[in-house]
Amino acid sequence: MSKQPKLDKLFDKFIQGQAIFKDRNALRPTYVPDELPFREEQMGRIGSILGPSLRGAPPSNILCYGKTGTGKTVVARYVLNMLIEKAKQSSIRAPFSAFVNCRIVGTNYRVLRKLCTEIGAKMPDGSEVPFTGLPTDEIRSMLKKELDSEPNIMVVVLDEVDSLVKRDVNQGNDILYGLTRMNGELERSRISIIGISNDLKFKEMLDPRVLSTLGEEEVIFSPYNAVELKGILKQRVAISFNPGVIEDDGVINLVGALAAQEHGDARRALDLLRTAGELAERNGEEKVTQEYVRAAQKFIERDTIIETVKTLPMQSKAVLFAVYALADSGKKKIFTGECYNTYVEIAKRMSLDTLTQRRISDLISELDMLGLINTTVVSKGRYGRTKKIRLAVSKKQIGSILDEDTRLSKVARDLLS
DNA sequence: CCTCCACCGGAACGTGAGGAGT
DNA sequence: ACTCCTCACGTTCCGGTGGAGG
Repeated sequence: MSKQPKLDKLFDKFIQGQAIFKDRNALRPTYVPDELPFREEQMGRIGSILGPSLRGAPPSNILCYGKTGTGKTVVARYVLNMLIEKAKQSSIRAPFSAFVNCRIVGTNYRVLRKLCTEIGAKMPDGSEVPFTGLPTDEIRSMLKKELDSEPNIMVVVLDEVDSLVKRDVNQGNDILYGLTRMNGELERSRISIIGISNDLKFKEMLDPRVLSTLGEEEVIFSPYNAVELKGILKQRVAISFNPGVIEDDGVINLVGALAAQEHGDARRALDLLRTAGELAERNGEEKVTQEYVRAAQKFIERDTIIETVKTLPMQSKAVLFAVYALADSGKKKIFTGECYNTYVEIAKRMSLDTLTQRRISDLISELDMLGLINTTVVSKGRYGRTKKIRLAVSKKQIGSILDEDTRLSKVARDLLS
């Protein structure tokens, strides 16, 4: 048994408890810490807007803007939690609150249903609101009735509202319009909305009627800079890791620097830190070193590549495979024409429909946008104008991923030999 | 300087699947 | 059960174009 000292040691660690992590949940995106550094301004703004609800006055609607990982969601959660707690402490009637992620809860009905369950609205016969089956109007009036049974204030946080409008401009606007208009139909109660958007151009897509009510107040979340990221990381490290696991500032600085490159995305930084910790843990280490941070970055990168390739439609996979096959055969410069010919060959062997070159041209552009390949339009003079294509990720990676697809790997064996 | 290749990329249209409304 | 819409995915058609070679 002593032949495996490393494994032995590793299991010991588990017996003793967590070697690396004290509380790894503190690094997850849903975690709301006790303090939110560098967002005092935004918290203050939102707090002062929501404040009147403690006196029973309806707060204005708010729109929060900012890129991913700038703390919009946490701040909203945090302020709302505080507000409700404060109300309870002072034995004031606490406002209702609902937190809706619009990317997941994407239809009018589902949003309304979520609000109903949040305030405990029931069907006339006392049963829960069903997942489906009711006319949207009915669930809407149920919500109104329940809400209006007493003078209530309800704060609705619509996280990632932009996805609502992006998915369906009309329907998205309808949902928002329906919610904002509801105030006019309520006798005693009021709804106020906090919209959270990653997309700064979101406003342009909104119906002006919706925008005028929804965007009464705006709060901007700027990206964290490297110094701020470092502060956040320090705070979370203290909660999530055991003392001494991350001893020097080098690790934190590196994580901060890497994340700052990604437009100051704090979520990314915490993710990186957690992955680094997990990798170290798996290796039975006691400390997280900079090497683990680098490894974690590669790991995450690889992970997202695998994910995107896996979820690609078959036709796109075939195109990507064509590029890969050409690159693998030692070609330095790949042009659309060759790529298309190879694609046709692959599609035939896989008994896929063979799409036109026009369509493939679009698929190539899509792969470019996903970052799997790079393309540039070049002119070869006499020999026409075309796109020069090359793989944006290592051949090895793509190869091993595509091999996992049984349909492709068969073709690959024939074609590449 | 002009030509003309080999493709780019916009526009309009066809089709089938899936939802909403009635 | 029915129609009507919308959407994603493709196709057809076509005007546009940077620059090597004449």
